[in-house]
Amino acid sequence: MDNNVKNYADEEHCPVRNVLDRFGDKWSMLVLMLLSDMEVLRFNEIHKYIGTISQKMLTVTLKKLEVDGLVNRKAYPEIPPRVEYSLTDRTKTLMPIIQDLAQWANQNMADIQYSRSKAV
Amino acid sequence: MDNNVKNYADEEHCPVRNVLDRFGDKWSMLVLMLLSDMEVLRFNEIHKYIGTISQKMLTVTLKKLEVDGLVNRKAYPEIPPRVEYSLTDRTKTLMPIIQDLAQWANQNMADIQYSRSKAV
DNA sequence: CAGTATCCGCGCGGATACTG
DNA sequence: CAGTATCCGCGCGGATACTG
Repeated sequence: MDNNVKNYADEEHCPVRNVLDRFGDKWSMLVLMLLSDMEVLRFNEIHKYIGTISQKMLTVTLKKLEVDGLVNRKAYPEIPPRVEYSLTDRTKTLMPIIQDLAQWANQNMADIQYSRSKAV
Repeated sequence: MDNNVKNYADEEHCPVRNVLDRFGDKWSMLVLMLLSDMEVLRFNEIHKYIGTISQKMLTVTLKKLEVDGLVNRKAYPEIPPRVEYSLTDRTKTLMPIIQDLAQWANQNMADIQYSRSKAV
C-alpha cells in the first residue's frame, strides 16, 4: 500500500502518464486509428483523411510515433518520393484497447454531454 | 466508406477526440485511477496522494470531472467543511478499459523507451 | 478543510513560405 | 510527394496569496 502511494506521486513510473505522454497529444491516436483501419497509407493520404491537421503537425506526429516504434515508415527511393506508413506489431496489440475506449465513448458521450449542459 | 472518411475529418463526432477532451489532460486519468483504487477520498487526501498536483489544478480537474458526471462530489455541511469524491457508476464501467491501457503500457513501455533511445 | 483569485511562463500546435 | 524552416498566439497548468 505504501507502494500504491508512490505510484501516484511518481510521474516517472506511472504507466498512464507514460501512455498519455506518447499519444495523449492532439493527433496521435487519430493517426493510429486511421492506420489501423487502412493498414498502409502514404503521407498525403493521411493528410487528406484528416483534413484538419496541418502539414507540420502530421510530420511531427508521425515522427514521434516512428521514434517510439509505434508506426513503421517505409521510404521508396523514387522521384517523386513515396513513403508508406503502417502500424507496428506492438501497436496492433494496442488497438483493441483503443477500440474499447472509442466504443465506451460512443455509448456514454451523449449522457456526458447532457450532464455537462445541466451543470451550466 | 465515405462515412469512414468523414469520421476522421469531423472533430465534433470523433469518439476518441471526445475521450481525450474529457480526460486527456494532465491529471484527470490519474485522479480517476486513484478514486478507482480508494473508492472514496476527500479533497486533501487526493492532494496528498498526488503530491505533485497544485491545489488549483486539483480543483479544476475535479470540477470538470464532476460536471461531466464522471465523479460524485458530496459536501457535508460541517465546519470545517468535508467533501468526499468518488467515481460514478458510468465511470466504473470505464475503469477496466483504463486498466487494460495501463497494463499494456507496463508491458510495452520498456521496449518503447529502448526504441526511442536508439532513434536519438 | 476545501477551496478562490490573480499573475505569468512555456510549449503545443497553427499559418505560411520554401525545397530535394 | 514528402517533407523543412520560421514565426507566433493561445491556453494549460504552476506559484503564490487569500478566504468562508
